Amino acid sequence: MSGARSAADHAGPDARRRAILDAAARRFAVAGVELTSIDDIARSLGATKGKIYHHFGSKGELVRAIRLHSVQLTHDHVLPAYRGGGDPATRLHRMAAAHVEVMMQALAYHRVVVETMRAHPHRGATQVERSLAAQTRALQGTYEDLFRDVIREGIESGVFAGQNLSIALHSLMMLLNAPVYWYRPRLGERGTDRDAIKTQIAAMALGALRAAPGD
Amino acid sequence: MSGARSAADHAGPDARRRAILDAAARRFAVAGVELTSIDDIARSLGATKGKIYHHFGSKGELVRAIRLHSVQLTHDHVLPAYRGGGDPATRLHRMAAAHVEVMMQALAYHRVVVETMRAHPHRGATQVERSLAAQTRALQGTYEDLFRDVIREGIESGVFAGQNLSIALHSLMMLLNAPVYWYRPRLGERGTDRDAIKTQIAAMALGALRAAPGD
Amino acid sequence: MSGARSAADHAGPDARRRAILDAAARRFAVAGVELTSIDDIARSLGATKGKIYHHFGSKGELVRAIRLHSVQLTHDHVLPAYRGGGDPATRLHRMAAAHVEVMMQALAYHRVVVETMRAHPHRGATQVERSLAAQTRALQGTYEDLFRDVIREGIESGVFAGQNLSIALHSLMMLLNAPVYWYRPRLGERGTDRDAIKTQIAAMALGALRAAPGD
Amino acid sequence: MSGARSAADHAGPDARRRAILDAAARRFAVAGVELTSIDDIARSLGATKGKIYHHFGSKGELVRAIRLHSVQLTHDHVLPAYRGGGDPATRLHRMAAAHVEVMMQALAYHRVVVETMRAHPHRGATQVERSLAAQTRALQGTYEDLFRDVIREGIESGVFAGQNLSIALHSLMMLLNAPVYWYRPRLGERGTDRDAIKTQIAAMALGALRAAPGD
DNA sequence: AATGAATGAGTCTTCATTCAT
DNA sequence: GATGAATGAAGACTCATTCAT
Repeated sequence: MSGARSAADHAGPDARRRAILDAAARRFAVAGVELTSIDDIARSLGATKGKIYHHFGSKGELVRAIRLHSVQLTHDHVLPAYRGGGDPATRLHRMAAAHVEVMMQALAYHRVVVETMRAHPHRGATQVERSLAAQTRALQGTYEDLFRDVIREGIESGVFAGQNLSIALHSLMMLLNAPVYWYRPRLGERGTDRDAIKTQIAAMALGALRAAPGD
Repeated sequence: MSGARSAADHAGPDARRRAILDAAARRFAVAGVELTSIDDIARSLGATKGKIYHHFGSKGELVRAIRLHSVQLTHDHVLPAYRGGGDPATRLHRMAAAHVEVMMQALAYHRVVVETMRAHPHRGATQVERSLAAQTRALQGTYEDLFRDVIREGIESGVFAGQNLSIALHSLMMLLNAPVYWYRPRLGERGTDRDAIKTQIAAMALGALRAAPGD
Repeated sequence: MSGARSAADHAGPDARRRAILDAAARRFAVAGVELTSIDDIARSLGATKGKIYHHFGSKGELVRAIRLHSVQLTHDHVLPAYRGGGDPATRLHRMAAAHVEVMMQALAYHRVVVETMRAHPHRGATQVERSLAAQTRALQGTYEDLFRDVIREGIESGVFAGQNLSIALHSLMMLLNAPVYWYRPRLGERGTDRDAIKTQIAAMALGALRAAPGD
Repeated sequence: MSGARSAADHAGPDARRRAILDAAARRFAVAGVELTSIDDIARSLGATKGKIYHHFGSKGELVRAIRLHSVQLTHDHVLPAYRGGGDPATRLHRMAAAHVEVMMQALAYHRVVVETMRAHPHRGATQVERSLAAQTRALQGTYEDLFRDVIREGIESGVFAGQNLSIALHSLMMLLNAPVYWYRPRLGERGTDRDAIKTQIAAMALGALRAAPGD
């Protein structure tokens, strides 16, 4: 195992960083961030922790890089649906489906995100860590604004029920994130199962927004 | 500091256990389970570690007792709405509102639950810990069955859209749990804000179940 | 203190392990296993806990490694006398002398053995600990069989008195181990004192086996 | 179990002290002194530790009281054989047999003695503990002198081989203590087994002393 | 670029002991 | 006499991090 070199080792520093990030996300997702040691990650890479510290300054940096990557993936995957035309309901349906889809695609990364949603001591974070966190926060804001926009537009046009925008947004995001908590890909499956999941959840999302509080 | 005795100290061992559990839940909710040391909890009680270990065998036992308490609270609070009459939509609306309500009431306890949703190594758990976990699992199952029942009934009677029951249940629970992640009581507020939140989320829940996947 | 490196540090990992084992045996022998903390051992090495834990997984592993080493030393030192020819009395005399000799040579290791003769909870032992214990048990069995063989042969040939073999073996081992309890090398001495001790005890061992119970 | 009161509770403080001492010796013998907590002992008495601390000032006092009791028992049991007439060989045989006998009778107490043979930090001992230790040391000295006397007499009269008295005494005591390490009473047995053991070991003791070092 | 060794701060946990009742 | 509660010191162990090679 040690001595063997994976494809990533021949593909430059970026690919190496990415391989480390993948391994870390996987371990974090399985065992939890706190219970995963740098040694665990190194072992799952067939290497020692020196390798990891060569590319990432700290465990916190690893976590924050995973978070940023998760948000980037999600944003990039959903943006086309936002930009595509159509009425608010149609756009939101497409965005929701895309969100659910990417949740299932990069499950490990998103698991880390939901696990580390709280608990971010700014104190003690390095410069790099703060920078990553700031980028993540900014992009996360941008991302949520996509949904906020469409919801607002839908409310204004009467497609969605009049309601508190903040509560609606929070609830929607949680509904769309739900698969991160329970979805576990089966060995045989790939396409159909995921399609059914994303279709149903997108429909539920639409239904949730259409309902009036005083219903 | 020592020598001072709080009200709980005069009310028997159960009240003392409960006071410890409350303090632990509060600290865990604020800083995260892993980042909270037993000493932190003791300090917030104006006592020392020993007091806690006198009543709970381990940190894991504390966490599991909090989880069980959370599920019990929730179950007890929602059961009347399940038992009350009405068509499936009405009952589910009441159940959802009750669930959201109890989330906000015992916020700290539920925060611990969602944080520790994963990562429960059966290995290394003590007998007491396993017993608490088993009770929690059982009651959690019973609780979810309440919702499952009503959803199924609603689907059969045509009030809810035909859909995958499991996905619907998972999504619904996540939607109802959402406030645990973002709700933070403001000092002035109490009644109206919470009412608005639970009403809106309950409405969204209903809307989500009414929507057909092929919509 | 840090920065200084002893000879062992230049001689590879085995020598380093051995240096730690020596230090541990010495501390254990002086103060007792339970009263010796890992920090004590580290301090006597001019290092910190971490060094020890880098090479040994736990305190129990340290103890068991010392036990195994002790038995190996003893077995290796006595085996030639067993294999050498002669009548049972002669062989047993040589074996006894060799045993007493090695007791005094590696006093610290053997002290640990006699102290930890009992009290080995299998429960809670790590895999490595169990493996070390199993090896020790096996080698200890092999070792005692050397004596058992010679005693039996001696009884059969009439050189030794007819007696219960098990009691005889137990008693003999205890007699030969006795110096571990009371022997304490004096600074000036080396050769003659030890010779006298081993000669006298070997003679007593022979005498003990020759005596008939009904004498 | 709790609430029940044993016979000892009705028989005055001495009997109560003795019951505690018995329980402590038993627990210490089974699990080792360090691994036995005061709570363990209390539990085996069907009481709580308050009871123990009512009668003994500390755990160390408990251990030292057990040691003293062990030596007293042994001394009292062997003294008649010392005082009884006969040639040195006869007396020593009787003394040895008596010693082995009492070892098996009060096994738990003697186990504690051999376990705590070392490791007696004078520092930190209370007044009572030091007093108990001093009495034990004195009585132990007196006791060993009984054997020393007889051995010397035997050597002078030519019954025993000329040899180093100190080595002989040490070795003899160890030989006679051996059953403490390995003897474990079987449920059915009592008389015959023990008789065989004490007879054989006494014979071996005699044989050991008769043998000349230059043999 | 990567490794093995070492550090040291931080945590859980145990348990002898004290004390109010 | 005895109990339950609480204390606090001590110790094993983990693990992120640093560093020489």
